[in-house]
Amino acid sequence: MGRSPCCEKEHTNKGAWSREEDERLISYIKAHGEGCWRSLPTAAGLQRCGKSCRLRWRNYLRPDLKRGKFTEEEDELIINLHSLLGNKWSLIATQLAGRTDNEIKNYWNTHIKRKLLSRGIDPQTHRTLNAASSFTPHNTNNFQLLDIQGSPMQFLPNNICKVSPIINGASLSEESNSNSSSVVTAEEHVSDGINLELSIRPPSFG
DNA sequence: AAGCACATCAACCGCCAGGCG
DNA sequence: TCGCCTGGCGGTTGATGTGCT
Repeated sequence: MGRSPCCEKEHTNKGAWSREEDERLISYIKAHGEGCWRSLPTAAGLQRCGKSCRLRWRNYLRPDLKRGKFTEEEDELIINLHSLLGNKWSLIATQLAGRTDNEIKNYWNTHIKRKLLSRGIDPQTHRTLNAASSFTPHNTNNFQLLDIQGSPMQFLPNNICKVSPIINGASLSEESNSNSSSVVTAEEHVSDGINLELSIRPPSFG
């Protein structure tokens, strides 16, 4: 007795999506919105499971996707965010407008890992390979911690704070929509084994 | 030109968390 | 409170493309 399948596998297509399938999915979502992914394939006349439809839409068909090569700034942003968040690809993706978690994950595994290794940096720990004990986060000066209103550094209840990366001196959250912020907890960092010895300190009140 | 190795990335799988009855 | 259902996530796979010999 295993898990119940997410859909009737014997009646669903797998593998690459055809142009016709893409068009069906796009036109359905344009007309009805995303709604319930489980029932969407039947309603849209697709022989795919809901998960597959969701993935296809989120990663490739959404109109707001950027596609194309990652810029050097995006590279550095991903590295910085990864040093803070670890393999939280969906969180990282919220900071890169038009990029998907899957795209960033692939890019990390194929490009950035090698890039960091060539710099002598361990991609997982972000520590220098020959001096594992000395943690030196990348470009810490490119980050500031903002509260939910965007004010510099204010700890919230339960040690929650908002991490907002900065590119060329401008907060990214100014350029992107309200979904661009991410919330992380100090506890999450510790559980991920990420050293929190960043230049982060609560503001001195009074 | 053919064969091989490596790189890339779309898609799948299984697990988990949250919502809801 | 419990169990089911669904959406979402991260890890992994495999098909395809590209470069090298």
